[in-house]
Amino acid sequence: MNKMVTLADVARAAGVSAKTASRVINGDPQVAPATRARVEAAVEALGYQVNVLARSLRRGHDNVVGVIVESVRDPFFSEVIGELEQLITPRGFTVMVASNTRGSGREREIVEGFIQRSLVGMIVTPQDADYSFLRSIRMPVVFIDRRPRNLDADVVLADDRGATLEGVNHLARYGHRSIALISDALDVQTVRNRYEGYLDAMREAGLPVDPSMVRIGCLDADMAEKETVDLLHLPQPPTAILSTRGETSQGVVRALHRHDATDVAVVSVGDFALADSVTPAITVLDHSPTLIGRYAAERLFARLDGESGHPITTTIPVPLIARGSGELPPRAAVSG
Amino acid sequence: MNKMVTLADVARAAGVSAKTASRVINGDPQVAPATRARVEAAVEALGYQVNVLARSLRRGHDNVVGVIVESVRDPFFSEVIGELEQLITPRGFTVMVASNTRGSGREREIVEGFIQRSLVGMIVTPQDADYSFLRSIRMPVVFIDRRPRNLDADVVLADDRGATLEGVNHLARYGHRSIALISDALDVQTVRNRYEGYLDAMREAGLPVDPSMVRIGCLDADMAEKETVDLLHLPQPPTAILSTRGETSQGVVRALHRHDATDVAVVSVGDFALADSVTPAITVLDHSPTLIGRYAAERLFARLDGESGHPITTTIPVPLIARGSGELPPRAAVSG
DNA sequence: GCGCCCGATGACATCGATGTCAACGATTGG
DNA sequence: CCAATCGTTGACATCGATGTCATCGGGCGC
Repeated sequence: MNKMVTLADVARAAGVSAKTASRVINGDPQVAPATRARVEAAVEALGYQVNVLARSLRRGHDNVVGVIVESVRDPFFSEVIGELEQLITPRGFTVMVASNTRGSGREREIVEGFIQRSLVGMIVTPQDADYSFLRSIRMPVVFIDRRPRNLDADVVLADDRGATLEGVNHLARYGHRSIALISDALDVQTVRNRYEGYLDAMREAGLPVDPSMVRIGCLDADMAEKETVDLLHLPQPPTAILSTRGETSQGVVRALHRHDATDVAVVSVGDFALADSVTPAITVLDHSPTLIGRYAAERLFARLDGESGHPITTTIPVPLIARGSGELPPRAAVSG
Repeated sequence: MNKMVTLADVARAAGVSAKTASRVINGDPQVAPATRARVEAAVEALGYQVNVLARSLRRGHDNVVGVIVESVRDPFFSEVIGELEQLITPRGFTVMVASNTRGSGREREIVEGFIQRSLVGMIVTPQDADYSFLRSIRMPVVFIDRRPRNLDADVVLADDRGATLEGVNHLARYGHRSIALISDALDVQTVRNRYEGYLDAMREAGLPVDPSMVRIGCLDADMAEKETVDLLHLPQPPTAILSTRGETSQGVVRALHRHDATDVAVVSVGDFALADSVTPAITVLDHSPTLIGRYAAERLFARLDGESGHPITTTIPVPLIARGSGELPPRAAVSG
């Protein structure tokens, strides 16, 4: 019954042209006070609401920022989104989200879907897709967490290799020689870098890399839990575990608690809820989602404000926060 | 340089009218195979991308579902969003999110902003705003977690009062008489209901409600932690704590661990990460975000598919999951 | 052989807001 | 007293895709 009220309706009610009504809506100062008041009264009376679609079509762009993450459910990414939203909203933009689930194969489809919406900009967590199709795009796009394949663009990254490197060093410093790795699947670049950091650090520390100690492919907490249990059942279990993601670390912690093996040292790349409340509290390499969001927004705004130079890579620090679990002595030392 | 390629460009390149090109894009069967092929070739050659804004303007609605939650960062809500996205995307809709931060006063503004975008539907976590302005809206709106003020609409709720009621009963069954409440602020209806459940259950169990045991207004984990510490320092500390939200429960747990008071029984309304891994594991009343998301999507789809009856309230169950912390005997019994 | 119907296609209007440009009355400077 | 200027305002075209309706050629039934 209440058909959409258009600007033309408002104009008619106020006895002016649509253009003038438009001026009032947009706060154009070039309108006589009396006219303005009449239009405003009409807007109020009719309950007029702008049609953003029409406006955006005319303007050529929609005041929306697209955010593509691996999974909205992952607390890491939901924190990124939260930070982005907090910074983006005050600029008058809305956030559109999409999860690019691992291996869905819909990566390009999702990105193109966003492009078709004439967004003002995008923040993307790339997976393995070929991004060369974005070569000549005009819309600013900032990549986070990983580099896009075949595209030179703004990226905000953590020092992944350095993180695991420091993790191993830290554990080695406390006497550990048998350090297991619980890792995500290697098809993600970030994961590969962390894996390399682990290998390099082990080599540099002169520690042997036992293949049975390296558990690749733990996609979630449950899989990490299973692998950890498996590690504990080895004839020679590891004395320390380095987990490369907050989510997998939760699985590791759960396994250790259920099997009374909390004397195994743990270092997690990525903080997570209650990491500081379990016993012992978990030592983490703080791969901060907040910082990633903040810097990504900064890059995006710079481009929106007209910055035009070469693509920039922002690398965020990954400080180690010692809480106890990473400073445990090796088990053998305890029993010996 | 690469100006936007329009349907007219494609049509020109294929030697047909814009309308025919449009038909091909939309899979209209009324197109001769040869013509279709020519148009598809032109689309490919020019790298044409539909302009969704124009399409949506013409169609009168945009294939986007708006989701408004209290905070994207809250794992509870990010799980809701994740579930919604998973169900909504296969229908060809995209998700637009907004956080309606407590007390921001921007509630109506956010909702109206979404309305102006001609969305196909909305899922809203209402706060205290007066929602009567949505009386005559045509777009389907489903409210979650709380009822909107002054509006009769589809709502998906948990049995909040029943949850805390059961929580208190559970603790009382294990012998607790001094049960503290760590609660969010009472300006949220959900919270009020949980508060009432606590009061009613205490009364029914014949337990006195000591005002110093009731801590209202814990907005986040930190505040809950502080209040918990304060409770522990009372001359007569509680032997059990009922926390009304996953997030506040994390603060409670942290406080108990830091103050070696893990013999205080805990029941949390709302599950949270690692609740099952701390020692003792936390007994929860599983206020499931996944279910809320699922039922909300179901409601929305029903309305989109033309269902037109009276507003429906869906109440989801809040089962108790005993994990240990809620089954501890009262401290006094231990020491006495 | 004539008229009807159907598949295929296009011309044109339309969705609602806004950019462009011109018009108009009033004021001001010379 | 005329022209230049300024503040207001509106007519019209436009953004890009699509709904409506008409057209056109040909196959088919009688």
